[in-house]
Amino acid sequence: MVTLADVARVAKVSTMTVSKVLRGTGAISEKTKTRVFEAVDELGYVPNRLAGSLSTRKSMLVAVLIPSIADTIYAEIISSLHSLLDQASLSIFIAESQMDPEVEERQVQELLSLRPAFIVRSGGIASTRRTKLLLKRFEVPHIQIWDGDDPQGQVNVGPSHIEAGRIAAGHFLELGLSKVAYIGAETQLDICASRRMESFVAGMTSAGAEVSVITEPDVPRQAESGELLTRQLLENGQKVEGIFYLNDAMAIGGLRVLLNAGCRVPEDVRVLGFNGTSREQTINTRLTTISTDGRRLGRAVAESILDSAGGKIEAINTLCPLTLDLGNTT
Amino acid sequence: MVTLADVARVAKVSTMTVSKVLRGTGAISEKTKTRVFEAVDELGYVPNRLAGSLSTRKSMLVAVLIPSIADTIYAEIISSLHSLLDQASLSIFIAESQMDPEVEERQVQELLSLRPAFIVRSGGIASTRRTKLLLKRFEVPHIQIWDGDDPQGQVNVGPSHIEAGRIAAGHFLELGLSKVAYIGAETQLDICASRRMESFVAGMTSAGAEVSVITEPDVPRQAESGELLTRQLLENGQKVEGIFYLNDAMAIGGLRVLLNAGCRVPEDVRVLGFNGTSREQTINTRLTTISTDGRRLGRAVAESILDSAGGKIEAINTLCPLTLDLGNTT
DNA sequence: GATTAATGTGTTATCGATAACAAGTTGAGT
DNA sequence: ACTCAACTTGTTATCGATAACACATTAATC
Repeated sequence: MVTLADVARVAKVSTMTVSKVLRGTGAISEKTKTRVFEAVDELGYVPNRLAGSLSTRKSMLVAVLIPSIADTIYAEIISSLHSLLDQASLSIFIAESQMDPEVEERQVQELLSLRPAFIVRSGGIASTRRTKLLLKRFEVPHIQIWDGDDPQGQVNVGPSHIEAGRIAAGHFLELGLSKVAYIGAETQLDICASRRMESFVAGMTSAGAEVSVITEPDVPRQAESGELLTRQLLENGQKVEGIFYLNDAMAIGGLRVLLNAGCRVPEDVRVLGFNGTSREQTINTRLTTISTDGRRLGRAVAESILDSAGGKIEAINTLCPLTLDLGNTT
Repeated sequence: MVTLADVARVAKVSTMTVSKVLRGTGAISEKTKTRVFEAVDELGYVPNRLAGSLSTRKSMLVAVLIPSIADTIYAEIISSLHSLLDQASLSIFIAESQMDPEVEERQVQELLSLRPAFIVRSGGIASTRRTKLLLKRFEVPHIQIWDGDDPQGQVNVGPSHIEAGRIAAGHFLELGLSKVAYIGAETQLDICASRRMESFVAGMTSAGAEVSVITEPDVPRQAESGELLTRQLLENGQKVEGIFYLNDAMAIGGLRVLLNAGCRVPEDVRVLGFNGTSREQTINTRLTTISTDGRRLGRAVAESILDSAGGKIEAINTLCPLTLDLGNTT
């Protein structure tokens, strides 16, 4: 493995000089500069950032902890975040908490063991006491995303799920619906989803409407679960005029079941999703959904990081806008 | 920041003893073990893996370089990879090459500067000479994914795109089509896609069928592009009986245009996608597609890594199976 | 030409861990 | 009591870089 010392030897200077040349610090004559660069080129030297970070006591690493990378909305956020941080030579490493507080605790430890300069973490999960303690003790600038309602972190970027629920209820009420349903998944763990649900229920009931809440503890937030729970709803014989789903994937599963059962959408039942991740995937039936712009969220996070001069980061709460995308299911 | 030395002081032992206790190496009496663990707990100590890696000259990092994290198929692969590597305390950090050889070169340098234990890189891109040189010089076990036809890496895991094209052609020929189209995007950069295209064209023409190839240099591989290019095809006045798209997203865009234009699918035109990423998203019209199992691919990669005793990795070429998922568009 | 101020380059200690080996302690066997 | 082995624990050097400062060299000023 080629090291600074090797480059120094070839360029016939000290390691310190090479270090300065490569980082552009200090005053170095043009002559030695070119000599160093030639040596670097000849040897194919790539600096060891592990060693560098150890020495400077600051890393170029940004830790990202989210429930699941496979979830489109998070993939969008990370992609957007990466493309901006890349310009500042900040590397991203990721971990999945799978919405499990225990898993999250372990992941936080793993992440902290790499001494990241920033930690971007999805809120909306009931973190363990130890997790919170660790995050506090390490004093790593902590950016919480996705949970706009709970500005715990030093920086918080995300949509308000309470507002999302309100938008959903407002929309259904405007359409004059009085008997609706919410279909979700593991409520106790996903605080954001339950906030949407509660705010939706509150909005509807306070206007005199009736809401049945259908959630199954351990179903994944996928189309299949949407199918399952919607089928359950239909079998119960309950007639509802509108269904608000936990996310788009479940709404699409639900739509499939409703259409197959001969329900006309939106004439008989209105369907509303959440996240806006179905935009490009649906064909002739365009799902109505409450959407957040993942790329924009990622950009806001990146900007906070890039603006933070020297590690200290200013605490702000950036509420990401929510949009009601009218498709043809309501 | 708490260090090993702090723990050692509190536990009244040497740093070496603490190190041994935490890594479970060497013989340590139960009494000191508990003393050390208590100190660790009291101080909230988390080992510094940067320092550890520097010392042992081996890192617990796996670098992943893919075209785009937002692309569902890669998100699936990474998610699956992560969940398995996590058990071995291997951390994943990612970079996007955006299918650009220059960007890729820069990213490879960034990644190598963290001295990863493994580098997982998407093939099917025309890497620069320097990129190849760097990868060779560093002797990091290199796992190439996605490009099953070109086993360059030490380990290669992915589907054969030549076979995918053959499957597409075979399917259309079986249906008796004689005038079809391929709709894609930036061909010169995405070698895998062009392999699919070429093999598809070869298969069709050798059976006497006629194929028009529609690709625009700089369009993104999204639904909108599928719409655009399909509209172009229709405006040309060409009558085709089947269209094979670069991926599912583009196929779905295409479907939208075809249905709106009054074409009956599949009666007038058959539509075939690639990747299987539309599985859960489509509603009543289920796209026929040639699919690869991203999670399975990720698992294969993880197994290679975990099996590799002590860093050396055995060179194998794992061809991932392709499945023709019959929907109702053919 | 001597003094001062830039400018350019090198020395030494350190970051937080681990490798390799050294040394102290304990107990069994004789 | 003494030796040897097994078991525990500690010392020193090192990984690859950088910080902080020290020392040369050159140029500028009077």
